[in-house]
Amino acid sequence: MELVKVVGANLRAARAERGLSLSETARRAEIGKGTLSELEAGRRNPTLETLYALAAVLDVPLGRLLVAEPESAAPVVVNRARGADLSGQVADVELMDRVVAGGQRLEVYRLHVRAGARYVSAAHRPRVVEQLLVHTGTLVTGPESAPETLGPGDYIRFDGGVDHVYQAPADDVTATLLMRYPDPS
Amino acid sequence: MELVKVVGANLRAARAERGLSLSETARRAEIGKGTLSELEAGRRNPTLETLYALAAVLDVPLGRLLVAEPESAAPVVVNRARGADLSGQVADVELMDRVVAGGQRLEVYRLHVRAGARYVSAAHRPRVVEQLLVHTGTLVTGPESAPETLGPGDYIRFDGGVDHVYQAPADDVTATLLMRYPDPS
DNA sequence: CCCGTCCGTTCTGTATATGGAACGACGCGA
DNA sequence: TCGCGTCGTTCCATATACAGAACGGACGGG
Repeated sequence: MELVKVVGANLRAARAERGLSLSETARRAEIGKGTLSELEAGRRNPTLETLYALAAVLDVPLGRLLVAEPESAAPVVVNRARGADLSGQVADVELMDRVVAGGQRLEVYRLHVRAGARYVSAAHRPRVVEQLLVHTGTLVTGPESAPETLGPGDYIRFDGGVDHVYQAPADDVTATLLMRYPDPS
Repeated sequence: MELVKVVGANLRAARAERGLSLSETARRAEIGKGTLSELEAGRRNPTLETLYALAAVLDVPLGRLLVAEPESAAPVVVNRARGADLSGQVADVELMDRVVAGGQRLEVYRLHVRAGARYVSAAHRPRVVEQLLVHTGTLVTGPESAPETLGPGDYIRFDGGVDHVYQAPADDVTATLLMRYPDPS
C-alpha cells in the first residue's frame, strides 16, 4: 500500500480508537476538516506540521502513523509468555520470560514508558541487578540520585537496591528490562 | 527546537554520515535541490512524500528523521557489556549479558537486522531455546520450514535445534534475542 | 413535521511546497 | 590564467496542501 494510504488508515484507526469525530479532531488539531477528511481517505500528501498536529491530538508517536500496522499481531505469536501485567498510567510492564536456576532468578520484561511519565521505584532487596536496553525514545533512568540519559541502543546496568527512577521526558520509550535476583524465591 | 529544524538537522546529519552532497542526494531522491537546501536549513515544512523519498535515499527509517537525536549517546553508558560482535552485512548481533547458573546458560543479545536482509542460521544443538522480542520493524523469523511474521511488540519462542531464518523484508529491525542453552559450556 | 445540530464530503480561494533555472563560489586540470 | 564541473543558495512559475464555506444526510426534540 502506498504511503499516503497507510497514513490515512492509521489516522482513521487512531481516531476511531479514541472515539473522536472527524470534525472534533480537526478542531482540536487546528486543521481544516476537509484536510483531515481527504487525508484519511489517502487522497492527500500531508505536510509535516499537519501530521505533527494530528499525532499530538491523537496521542500517537509521530513515527507510528507512518508504518503499516501489522495487520494482525495475535496469530503470529507462537508461544506467548503471558505474565504479570503491572500496567499503569505511566508505564506498561509485561513479563516475557522467567528463568529460575542455580539459586538465582532472572526475569525479562518488555517495558513501555509513556511520553512525559516519571516513575520512581523504591529500592528492592540488595543485590538485585537491573539492566535496561533502550530501543526507542529517550529514557532517563538509574539511581534517583544520579540518573542517566539513554537513547536508542543504549544500555545501562545498576543496582536495584536503591531508589531508582524511570522517566521519559520526550517520546514514548520501549525497552527491555532484565531483573536478576540473587535468590529463587 | 521546532520540528522543521529537527528534521532539517537530522537530514543534514544523515547526509553527512553517508558523505553525499546535497545535489547528489536531491538527484537520487528525485526532488529539487532547492527543496533540499531549504529543508536542511529548517525553512520549509516538508511533505510526507518528500520525507519518504529522502529517508529511502539516505537509508534511514522515516521515523528517525522526526525525533531529535539525543545529543550524545556514548557518555551516558554506565556499564556497557562489550561482548562478541558478530556484525556482518545483514545483521548486527551484540552480546549484552550472559548468565551461567544451575547447569544452564542464558545470553541476551541486541539484534539489528538490516532492511531487506535474509539470514539462515543452521541448527544449534538440541534443546537450545531461542526467544525474540521485536521492537521496531517487521521481522520474519522462526523455523525455516514455517517462519512467522512479527511486528513491533511481538514475541516468539522456538527451538534453535532446527534451521531457522531471520528476515527483514521491509524496514530495519531491532530486537532482543535470548538464547538459552541447556549446559553451561 | 420541522428545525437545529452535528456529521463527513466536496468545493474554492489562498498560501506555500515543489522542481528547476540562475547564480556566485570553489577546486582542479590544461 | 582560463575553462569546466560541482557545490549550495536564491529565485521563479506551477502544482497542490491548506482553512473554511457550502452541502446533503442522519438524528433528536419540540
